[in-house]
Amino acid sequence: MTNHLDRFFDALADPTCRAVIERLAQSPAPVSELHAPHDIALSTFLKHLKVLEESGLVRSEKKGRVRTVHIEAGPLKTAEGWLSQQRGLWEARLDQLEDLITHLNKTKM
Amino acid sequence: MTNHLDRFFDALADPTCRAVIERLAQSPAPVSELHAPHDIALSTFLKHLKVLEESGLVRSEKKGRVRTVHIEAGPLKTAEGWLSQQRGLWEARLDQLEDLITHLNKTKM
DNA sequence: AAGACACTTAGCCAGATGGCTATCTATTGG
DNA sequence: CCAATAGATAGCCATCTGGCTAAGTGTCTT
Repeated sequence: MTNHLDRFFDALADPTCRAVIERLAQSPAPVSELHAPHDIALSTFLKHLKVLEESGLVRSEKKGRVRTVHIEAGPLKTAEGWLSQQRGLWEARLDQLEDLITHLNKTKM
Repeated sequence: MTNHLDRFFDALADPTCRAVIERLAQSPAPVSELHAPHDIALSTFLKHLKVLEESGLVRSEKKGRVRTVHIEAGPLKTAEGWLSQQRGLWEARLDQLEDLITHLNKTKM
């Protein structure tokens, strides 16, 4: 089982891909519009899009000669969930430590 | 400006690094203990650790011959925040669409 | 003082990644 | 039906990545 998180985070690590996600968070858009603000060849841009789509963060349909791309909220939630969980564990532990120290101080007095 | 998110997500994209984070969410640990469960050379493992540390997701101090590594909650929160924001925008938009459709249906009847 | 331990550094290699140009296919507007 | 548009595909590079072995440094433990 190749973890999905691998591909999610891998896609998100690329600034171009993140910019696409940010744009798509506003509304779906055709490939050419997504490409416009990026100063790279279309073919290069398509590779990024492919990575995004294969990661599942994004989906697209072609109608006529236009391919329209839209965000997929589920995977974003998955990635967010993982982060939240790790941070939660760590912060809970810090709180425990703090409590322990407070307790020790009280006892000492 | 090289975005910090680049390095956060890049680190998190590697399963080895994610496993380290998961371990460190429980408690800080020395390098050798972090390395133990991974079936790769120590030198290779150290490269991953370096990526993690340069990303800021993790910090470490050396005392005697042991280097102890611990998680840094702030960056995790940053990454989580970015994801949450994008997802929020997208979901808000879906809700608006839904409302619009509901409204149109009502009007039609 | 010697050996074990816990890293650390250097250097090699194969494959993945991100960029390019050039060429191709399929739709659509006039 | 022709030209322009929108995207797809192929192939070439340079660099980055993740793996290895081998050898080095500094710190215990006995």
